[in-house]
Amino acid sequence: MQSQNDIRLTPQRQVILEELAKVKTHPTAGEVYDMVRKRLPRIGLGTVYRNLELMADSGMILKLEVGGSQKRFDATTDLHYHIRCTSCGRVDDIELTAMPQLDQLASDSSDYQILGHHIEFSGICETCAKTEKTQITN
Amino acid sequence: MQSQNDIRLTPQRQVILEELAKVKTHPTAGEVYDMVRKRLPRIGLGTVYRNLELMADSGMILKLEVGGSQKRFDATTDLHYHIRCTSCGRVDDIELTAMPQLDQLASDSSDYQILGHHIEFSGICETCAKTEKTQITN
DNA sequence: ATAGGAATGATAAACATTCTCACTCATTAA
DNA sequence: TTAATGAGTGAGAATGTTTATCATTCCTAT
Repeated sequence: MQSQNDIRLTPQRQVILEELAKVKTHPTAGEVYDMVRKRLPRIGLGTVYRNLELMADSGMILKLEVGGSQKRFDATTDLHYHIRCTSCGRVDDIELTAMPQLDQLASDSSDYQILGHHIEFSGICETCAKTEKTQITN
Repeated sequence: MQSQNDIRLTPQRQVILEELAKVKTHPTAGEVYDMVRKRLPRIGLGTVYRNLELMADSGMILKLEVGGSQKRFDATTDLHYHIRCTSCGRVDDIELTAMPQLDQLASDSSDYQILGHHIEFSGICETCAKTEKTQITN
């Protein structure tokens, strides 16, 4: 985990960054790969994984370790919270005032050296709510 | 996701439940498998996965979809929060008053149908803190 | 221009999890 | 008690995601 933004901005990295910044969703590495491949058809999946990881370590982007089987990435790095649809897995931002003071509380009651926190809500997104109504009647 | 506790308590399920209740850690499916196998050497890994999932769905246990690559399981089902060591992946409970009212706030500001929330702190556990000191000097 | 290191793309490997399916076990109805 | 039925299991295959390997290519600084 490096803390300086000292990584070289290769064409691949630049495109990954640009594509990630374009969307307000929180794409998985595979989804980023698909987005990037439209501009760089010969890029390797490994390059996408490697660079997303690298950029997250250097603080340029945020790696969301949310529930579900895949990690997701976010171009917005300031403290904010998320909600995940338990049905389709999509992740959205949630409008909720950040509570950085939680870290202090945690620090007081734990032997861990606190690095941060994340609040993840779970629920059913609008799309799935509609779909599920149909499914239940099947 | 079924809400009734109507699953049959087979020997396998009973042992899984007992072993899970024994520990205060939050073992992964593989760790539960190792624990259970000492008492039921012929149990299959699939059976452990299947039943952990089933018991989580029926509300008997809690499935923790925390960061990291593996799901973890918890015999304590009431609302409480966790802290995960980013170095070794271990997960501990954290003493912090539950905030069920967050669900209402989230509900007000989101189109999702809220099911719940989880707060996950990240940090370095005591053990790793000591080890890292050594590692850094290497 | 050239050496040396960093980055890439292709592929293999690793890892966690889910699926499949034949077989076994429990339960119920005859 | 036995036969039928369905649920549960164990073994292994399959899947999906992520990481590792490695030869090649690209930068960068002499």
